[in-house]
Amino acid sequence: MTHKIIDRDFFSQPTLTVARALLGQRLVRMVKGERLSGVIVESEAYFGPDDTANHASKGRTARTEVMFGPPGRTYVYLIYGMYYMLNLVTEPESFPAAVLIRALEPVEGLNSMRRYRQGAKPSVSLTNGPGKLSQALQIDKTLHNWDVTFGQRLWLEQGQPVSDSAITTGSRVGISYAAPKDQALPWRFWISGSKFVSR
DNA sequence: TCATTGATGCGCT
DNA sequence: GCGCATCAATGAT
Repeated sequence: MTHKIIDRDFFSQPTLTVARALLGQRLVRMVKGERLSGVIVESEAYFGPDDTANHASKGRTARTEVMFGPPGRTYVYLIYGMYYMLNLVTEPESFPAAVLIRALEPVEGLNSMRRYRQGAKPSVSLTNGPGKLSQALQIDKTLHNWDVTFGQRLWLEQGQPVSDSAITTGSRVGISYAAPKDQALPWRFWISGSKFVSR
């Protein structure tokens, strides 16, 4: 059974729409000929130059350049010297926005994920956080600015739609540096009751 | 609660 | 250029 690869039109929708719509979709990573995949269960939106939680709010730099580019590309960066964060760029060119993938329900390649996530035993802890899922799926700087609509190395496939009534919203995590009004925005989304969301 | 870890960006020479 | 504070997190304690 084949799944449709999610195309650029999907990422061209408004950022908050994309952040919601990503829940239930499958993130697929090909490593050494093996499919590693999981269903997205948690996301966060980072929207525009006025969102002080958005890295791009401080202006256009080498690091944030990709967010000013076309939708459907990855923004991957290193945080705390050891963890990679995977974001998917949204909105038309020159408007900086992206959605952070925060957690997956692992589906394919769990044994390999366990190997890449040295020390993680229960499968619930393989991908229940943005740093963890990057480790499990071997996502690093080499996948920065990658077009996920090609269907190679890293892409998304259509999964089961998740209705709005099955989605919970909340404030975003780890943005204490942002303005209070931005910290309070309900721009974090997760599938209600999923065991695989971050803690 | 705390140590880890290195790229990034800012403020200065 | 150079030094320094900061960080879309995690795991151990």
